[in-house]
Amino acid sequence: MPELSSVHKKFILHWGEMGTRWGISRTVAQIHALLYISPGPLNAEEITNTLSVARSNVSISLKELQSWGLVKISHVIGDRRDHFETMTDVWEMFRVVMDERKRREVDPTIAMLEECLLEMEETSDTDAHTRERLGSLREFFTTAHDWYEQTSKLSTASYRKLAGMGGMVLRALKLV
Amino acid sequence: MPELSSVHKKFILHWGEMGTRWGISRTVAQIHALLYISPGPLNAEEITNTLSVARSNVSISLKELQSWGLVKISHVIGDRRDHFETMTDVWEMFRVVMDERKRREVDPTIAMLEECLLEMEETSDTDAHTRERLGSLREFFTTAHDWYEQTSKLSTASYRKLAGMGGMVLRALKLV
DNA sequence: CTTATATTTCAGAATATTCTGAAATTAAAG
DNA sequence: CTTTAATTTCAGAATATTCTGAAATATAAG
Repeated sequence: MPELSSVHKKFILHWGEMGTRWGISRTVAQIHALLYISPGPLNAEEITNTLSVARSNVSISLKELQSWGLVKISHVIGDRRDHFETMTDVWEMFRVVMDERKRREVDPTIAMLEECLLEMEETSDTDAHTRERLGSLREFFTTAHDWYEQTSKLSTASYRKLAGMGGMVLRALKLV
Repeated sequence: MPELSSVHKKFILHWGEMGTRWGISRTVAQIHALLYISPGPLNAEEITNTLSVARSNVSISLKELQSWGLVKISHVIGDRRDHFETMTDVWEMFRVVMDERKRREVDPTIAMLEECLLEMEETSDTDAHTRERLGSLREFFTTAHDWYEQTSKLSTASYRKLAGMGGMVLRALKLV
């Protein structure tokens, strides 16, 4: 990736903006986009030059991407610098992001709801309305959680198959 | 909601924090949480007092929630003030958020990818690698889009049924 | 061990976002 | 039409986040 084409730029800038809308910093998302379209692993300096951001920003952002499981370090023979790459299978990429968001946000939310419901039991809280609302939310989250447990383990091939059958499955199950 | 119990507070604060992680302002998410557990519609002043934020902040946040389709204005006889309420069906709530995010983020991303691919065709770009990567992303997004079109229209009852059958469906389809 | 290269850390600057308070606007009641 | 209540707007303040640049640390080569 010595020089970015206009298409490369368009893609990287768009991905960066999307990141900010989902609570991910612009640079983190841009680096991810760059690695995704790069034909091979890149070192930190190449990323710095290509995106025109500070070296330190790249360092921290790469750590962030690694903590998400989206980026791995690789090495090139005869070069002691770290190189970085991301997966190319988009379904896998999506799954990794979902797993991490589940771990960081959904699981703690279920835990919070359970704490709330437990506290209401223990204090013999008479507020049936609140109990009902928090219970519904918990039911939704745990159902989604279970469903995700089942489907997230599918291979890319199975996912494609299932997605392609969409409507048919629903009709077969008499849900439509 | 004259006074918030400790459970109410815990829930509202947590929901507010989750909002910030998904690109939604804390106050917007907190108001949503408050309306969700409120036994009836609330007016702006009640929200202001309960959450201790500026009246103007409440006004703007309520507009934001309405733009998402999550909050509707309602009226109470003998009171000229606007009152606000949110849906109580969690699956419906989730669907509304997904619809809006699709419209705001997924659709523009698909459009961007198509523009990129078109531009590459038109300029006879020889970069097969980039073409392949952007193509994979588009395929993923359009498949997800189609799948969502099918399933998002399900009623709450059907969704429950489908979710409950999770593993069985997959086994029947020989995907596991 | 010394030197050169690579990487990380972190305080503060730059930027972006959210929130407030006062003023302006809108709309119902009298 | 006038008064009063309700709501919105918006400039600037407060806050939070992201980013930079310089210094510190780590690691490999010689």
